[in-house]
Amino acid sequence: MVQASVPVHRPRADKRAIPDATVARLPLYLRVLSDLADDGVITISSEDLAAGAGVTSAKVRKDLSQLGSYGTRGVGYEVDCLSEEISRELGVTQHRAVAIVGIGNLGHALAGYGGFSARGFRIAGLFDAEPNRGGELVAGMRVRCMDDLAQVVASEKVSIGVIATPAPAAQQVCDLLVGCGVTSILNFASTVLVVPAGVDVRKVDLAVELQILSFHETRKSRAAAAEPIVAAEPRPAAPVRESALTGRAVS
Amino acid sequence: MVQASVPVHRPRADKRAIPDATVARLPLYLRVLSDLADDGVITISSEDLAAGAGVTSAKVRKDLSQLGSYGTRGVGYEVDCLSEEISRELGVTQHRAVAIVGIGNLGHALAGYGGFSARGFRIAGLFDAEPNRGGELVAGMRVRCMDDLAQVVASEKVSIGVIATPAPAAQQVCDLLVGCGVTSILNFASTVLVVPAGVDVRKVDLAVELQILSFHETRKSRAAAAEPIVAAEPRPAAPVRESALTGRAVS
DNA sequence: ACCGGCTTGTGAAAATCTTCACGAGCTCCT
DNA sequence: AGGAGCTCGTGAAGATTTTCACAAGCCGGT
Repeated sequence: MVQASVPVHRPRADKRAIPDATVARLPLYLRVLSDLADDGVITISSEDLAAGAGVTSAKVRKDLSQLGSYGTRGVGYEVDCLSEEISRELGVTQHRAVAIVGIGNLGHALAGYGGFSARGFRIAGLFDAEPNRGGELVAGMRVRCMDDLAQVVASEKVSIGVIATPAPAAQQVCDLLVGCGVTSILNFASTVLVVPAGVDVRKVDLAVELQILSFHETRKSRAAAAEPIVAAEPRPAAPVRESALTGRAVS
Repeated sequence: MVQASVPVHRPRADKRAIPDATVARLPLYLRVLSDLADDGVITISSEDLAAGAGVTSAKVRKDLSQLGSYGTRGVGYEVDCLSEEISRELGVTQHRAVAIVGIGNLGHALAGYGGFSARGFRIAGLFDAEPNRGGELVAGMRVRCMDDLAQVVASEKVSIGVIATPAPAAQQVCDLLVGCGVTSILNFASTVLVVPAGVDVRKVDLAVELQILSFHETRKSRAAAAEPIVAAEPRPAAPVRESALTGRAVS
C-alpha cells in the first residue's frame, strides 16, 4: 500500500487496516451468504461457512473478526446482518459502474456475463477502437467508439475499467481510462500496466493459470515416476480433499 | 493441507520444494523472456526482468535462485537458457492437452483465445451438454457432447480440464472430468469444487476480482473524505507506481 | 595484472499470513 | 438455577513470503 516515510517502527498506518488476504476472501463469503439467504437460512457457523467458501473455519473467524465481529457464540453468524456488513465493507451496496474496453471474443463474454449485475456492478458502456460498422448491439448494448469514453465515464461515474483488448493496445487504453478519471482497472491482457500512484490494477491471465496447473501436474508425474513400485498406495482415508484458493494482493 | 501425524518439527517434506509464491511468478517471467527473445535480446538483468514482470528485482533473484541459478554476476541472465529452464520447470515443453467444457459466451472466448497454443497448450476438445444441433463449429472445432469426453481424454491424453459452465453444473462436470482421469482443473464457475486428493483446482472468478477492486476504491473514497482539505497533495514524486500481483496457492 | 563498475546469490531480518488452542459467552435442557 | 454442549473471538506460535544488504564474482579497460 502507501509506503510510509517513517523508516522504522511503523505504527500500523491505518487503524482499520484489513489484511489483503482477508479482503480477497470476503467476496467468497459473500457469495455463500447470498446463497444461504436465498434458501432462507438465518444463521451459519464458521465451520459451515468455511466449507462453503473452501477455506478453514479458523480463517473465517479471524477474517470476520477483522470487521468487527457480528457473530454470537454458541450460535454462529446472522446471515443477513453479516452479508450486509461485508457488502458495506466491500463497497458494493452502491452499484458501481464499469466500462468494458475491447469487444472481441472476451469482451463479448464479459458483456454477457450475468455475474456483474448480480453482484453490485453495472455495465455503463462497451467500447472498442473499431465500433463495428456503426453501433453493433452486444448483450443489448451499443458498442461505442473510444471518443465517447470520457463523456460516459464522467456522466455515469465509472470507477472501474475492464481491459479486454489485445496486449499491444492495453497500455494505451489504460492511459486513456486513467486520464478520464478511472482509478481501478481489471486487466485481461497479458501485459504489465504502468499506472500513476493511487490507481489499482488487478490482472487476470488465463495462460498463467494454466501454467501453474501445469507445474503441479508435472510435479505429480515426477513423484509418480520416483516411486513407481509403491504407486498403488491405498489412497489416504476418505479422499475428499479440496483445494484452497487464496487471492492476490494489490499494490 | 495434509495434516502430519507428527506433532512438532516437520522435516521439510520435499527437498526440491519450490515455494508456491515463486511458482505463481514463473509464468510472468516466461512471458517477458519470450518477448525479449523475439526482440533478439541476449541477456537481461534481474532489474529489467522485474520491471517487465511487474515485481521487484529482489523477488526475481530469489525466485530464480530456487531453480538453480542460471545467471552470471555482473552480466545478468541468459534469455534463451533461462527461458528454457523455466519452461522445463513448468512442464510446458511438452504441449499439454486441454479440454474445455461449457461452450457458452465464455467458452467461445476461451476456444478462440490465442494465448493457449502460444504458451504450450493444445485444445483437445470442446464439450457442451447440448451440442448445438449436431456439431456446431467454434473456433474451427466441432463441439462434442459429453458422452465423448472419456474417449477424447484418454486418446488425447488430456490432463487439464477447463470448466466454463453455469455454476449449478460445475460440480457434476468436475466429477466427470476427474472420473475420466483429469487431474488439474481450471474453474470459471463461482462454486467451490470438491475433488479427491491429488487433483488440483484453480478458480477464476470475475466478480471476486471486481469486488476486491471495489474495496480498494471504497477505501480511497473514505480516505479522501477523511482529509478533504489537504486533498491537493502534490503527488509523491514521479508517480509511476505499479501494482504487484501475486498468485494463489493450490492445495 | 589489477581496478572499478555492475549484477548475482543469499543469509538474516521484517512483514504477512495461517494455524492452534482455549477462554468467554450463548442456548437449551433438566 | 445449573450444567452440558456449541461456537465465537483472539493471543500466541508457526509457516511463508518479502525485503534488505552485502559479499562474491564477472567483465572491460588500462
